[in-house]
Amino acid sequence: MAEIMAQSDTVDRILDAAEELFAERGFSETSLRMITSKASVNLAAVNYHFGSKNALIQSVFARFLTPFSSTLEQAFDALESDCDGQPPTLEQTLRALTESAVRMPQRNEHGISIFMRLLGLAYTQSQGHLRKFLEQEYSQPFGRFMRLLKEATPQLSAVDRYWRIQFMLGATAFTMSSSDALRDILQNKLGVETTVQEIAGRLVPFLAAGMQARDTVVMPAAVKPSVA
Amino acid sequence: MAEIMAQSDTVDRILDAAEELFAERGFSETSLRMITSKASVNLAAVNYHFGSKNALIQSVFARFLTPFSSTLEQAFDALESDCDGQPPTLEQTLRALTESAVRMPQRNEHGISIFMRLLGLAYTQSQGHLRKFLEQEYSQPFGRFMRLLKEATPQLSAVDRYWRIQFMLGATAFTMSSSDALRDILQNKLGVETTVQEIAGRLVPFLAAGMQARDTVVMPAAVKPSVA
DNA sequence: TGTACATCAGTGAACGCGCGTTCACTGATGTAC
DNA sequence: TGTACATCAGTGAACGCGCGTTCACTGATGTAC
Repeated sequence: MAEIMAQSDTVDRILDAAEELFAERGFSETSLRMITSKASVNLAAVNYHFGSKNALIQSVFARFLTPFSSTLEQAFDALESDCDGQPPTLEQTLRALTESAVRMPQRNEHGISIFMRLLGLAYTQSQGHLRKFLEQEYSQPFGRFMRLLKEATPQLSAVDRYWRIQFMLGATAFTMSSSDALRDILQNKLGVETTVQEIAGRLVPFLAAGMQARDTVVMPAAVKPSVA
Repeated sequence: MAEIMAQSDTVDRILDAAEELFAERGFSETSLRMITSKASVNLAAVNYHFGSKNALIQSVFARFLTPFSSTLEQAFDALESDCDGQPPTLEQTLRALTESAVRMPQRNEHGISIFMRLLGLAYTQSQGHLRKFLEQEYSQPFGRFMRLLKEATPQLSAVDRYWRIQFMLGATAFTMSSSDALRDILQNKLGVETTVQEIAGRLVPFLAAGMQARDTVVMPAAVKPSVA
């Protein structure tokens, strides 16, 4: 299997170029010809080393998700042993997640932005093969994160928690998937520099407050309420 | 100009099919051949009536955004005259927005889902022409909404408000853009039926709480803090 | 009222293009005997 | 040590395909005189 053998320079160059272009433009809007010419590599090399474009997409994710998920597991281990017995708070859990992301060894200065943007795209673009791949490969840290969220919000009903987790995911994935553009706008309009770390720092209190909002679901007036 | 003349049946059939397919699969993943065959219409009819695929995408948005933005303006008018003088609260503003969306006359039962999902995609897929079009055509209600948000959160700094608005947008666009899928999952896992109205009802308190969270930005430990 | 012409919605077939993928091939390196 | 063969990374060119778009055309309807 070419993709698990000792890395040739070509393989890494392809992964670097693909990662950057996917983050910039999305998956189906990025062609193999763009990738291979950015990587200064023969067009056929992608199929030679990865087998297909879809497999390349998965490899791009695997390259940063595999180390990330083990970093994350360690952070969760540390968190749970610190709290010995009682469950970590919501803020602690969220912060373990964002700090694991931020602390990851980065290939370059844009590492985290690209990482975040790819995660956002993965959720947002309808790449069936990718969703399946991620669910198969990274179900363990994901499930553990969900369990911690559940223990940190015992006051919520299962349905409330489900929706609010979606809201959190949405705010995170969306913000991160366009964080470069948003940072640029902010710099132009308000003359403020922003780091990904700061964005994460702003996001956590927003999410924690939303997650723990007092529930005041009121049906809109014009709609007949469905019996819960 | 074909696109503003009395509607032929063909034009509506194309718009209906395009709307549904775009919502299902995204813009670049939907071909004109899919649209025209779903609409039972000749392939060349799209370019005949709309001029190009991009113009069709914009027309799909215009068809629901134009009535929506006038509904929304009316809702804001009513809100501001109710509050005479003092600014509406954050919850009131958000609810005016969601209720305007929910109350829109719908072409069919999935109307709102499609509407929401398209809005999510518009933000999420990198369609430069679409962003420009929306900014040009609907800058007024958007700007008014932003002004109301600002007046409802005078305690926030401009930078905080900016980011939290992004978080709100993200949670909303993301959730709505996949709301059908999320509803299905919820029904299968917990056996619960959900309407778009209920999702909106759950989203508003989450957003309001997040928007008004006490600010506790703390830099992650491993990173040198940038002087604000 | 009848004829000539203009307008317009809609059509069928083709266009050129960029796409992901394939394939026969090269040339360097390693291995067996 | 020398020769024959196998393995492998990488290449250049082509493949078939689906794409958005174009174009000459049809046929129905409206308008002028």
